[in-house]
Amino acid sequence: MAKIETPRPVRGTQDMLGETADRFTHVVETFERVRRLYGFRRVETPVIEPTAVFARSLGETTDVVSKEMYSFEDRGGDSITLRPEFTAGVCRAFLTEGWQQFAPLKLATHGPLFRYERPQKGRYRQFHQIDAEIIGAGEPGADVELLVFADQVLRELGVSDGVTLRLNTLGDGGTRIAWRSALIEYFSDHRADLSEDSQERLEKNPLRILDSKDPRDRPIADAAPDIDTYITDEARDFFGSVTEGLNVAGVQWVRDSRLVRGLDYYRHTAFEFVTDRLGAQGTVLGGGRYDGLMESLGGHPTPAVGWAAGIERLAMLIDCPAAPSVNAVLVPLGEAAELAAIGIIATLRHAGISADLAFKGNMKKRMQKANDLGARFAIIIGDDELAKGVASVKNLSTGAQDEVSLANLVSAVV
RNA sequence: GCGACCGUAGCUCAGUCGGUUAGAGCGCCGGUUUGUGGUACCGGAGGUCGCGGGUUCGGAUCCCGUCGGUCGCCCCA
Repeated sequence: MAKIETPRPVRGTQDMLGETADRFTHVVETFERVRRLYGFRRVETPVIEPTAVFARSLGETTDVVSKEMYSFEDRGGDSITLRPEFTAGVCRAFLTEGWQQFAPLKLATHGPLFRYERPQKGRYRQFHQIDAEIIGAGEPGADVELLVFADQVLRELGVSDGVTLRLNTLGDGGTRIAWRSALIEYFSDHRADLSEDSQERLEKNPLRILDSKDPRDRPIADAAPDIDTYITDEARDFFGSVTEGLNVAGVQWVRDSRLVRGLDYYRHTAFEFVTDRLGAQGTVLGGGRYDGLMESLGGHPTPAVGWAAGIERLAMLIDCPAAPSVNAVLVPLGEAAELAAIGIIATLRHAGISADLAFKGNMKKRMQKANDLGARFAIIIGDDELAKGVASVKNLSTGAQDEVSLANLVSAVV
């Protein structure tokens, strides 16, 4: 008989167990806790969307749309795409579910996203993000609220020390157009001195030359026209209000006038929380204002701001969370005790006490199991204990052991 | 799409100027101790050396190809 080959996991996906999974969970639980503090409502949207949701909103020419989407035709012939980001899907839901009636809306979500890319450190084909959006609020206070929230999430995760908030404004629509054409003109004059990559960027995405890593581009990019020259008074005031709010809230930030975001829909505030501890993937959390996005999905003009952060990247930065443990592990000895243990463990769990059962091997094995599970107490039940209606409760950190009547068991192992 | 490095036990890795039967630590199973974990000691199981071809008396080791992984470029969380 031919040997059956075990199928391999899909490239760029991960299976998590133990510390990796604990880290991941800790990030999600911290996010969930903090978003409640800020009154962000949990929202769930589909992992799959019509391809048009992303093709229209992200900008047809961005790499994400042109070559990184997981798209397929379903049995009905419709083009479906696994979401490569949250924002577009959340906006689609805002429009199709009539959530305008709840605006302004503070929303939070998290889950898997998919991008067809070469995997490397902190980059996966299936990756996960936490995400926050404020939809229907055009005031700079919304940007502040969102950024203070982001700052507290990072703070509570204990990663804020090595992480810097870099902040910029892309101005309003008019600003962006004027600045963009000034940049194109400037870079075209220096075309011959630019790297090959940046000469290509000049055609497709000139703003991206600003944050090029190529040393040949740096002097040219650093001397490029500044957005501040083209920014309208309104946009400047808007940015001023945002930074003022951050200062009052005690959020540290630095201006980075070279920071641009990859996706076309950003206006006004753009920001990234950046670290140098993740190799080539420095951005830990990024986002900005996307006032034009709703219209590109056929909705009324609706101002909105949002951010997203890679859970895997955060999980790599945080200190190792404490290993999970249980209050008590039952160690039954003999058939009668094993049956009785089923009832006892049910009572403990109903009382809110985490408990597990060591059901295999001799007593040594079972005690070992209790130890491996990180139990605070081992509850030993043999024929002697059963006859007396008690259990031997051993404190596994001190080694002390006492007989406790079954009726008092719950309070003995809290 | 491009480039570099790496594939040896369940895991982390040693072994490679080509040469008996491929090793260690951890983990797993059993024992010292048939009602007592964490530390210790003894024993055991577990390997197509990623796969295919080539050179050679002889390949885990050298060469070519291929698949997989990692990191970087592009792009991006």
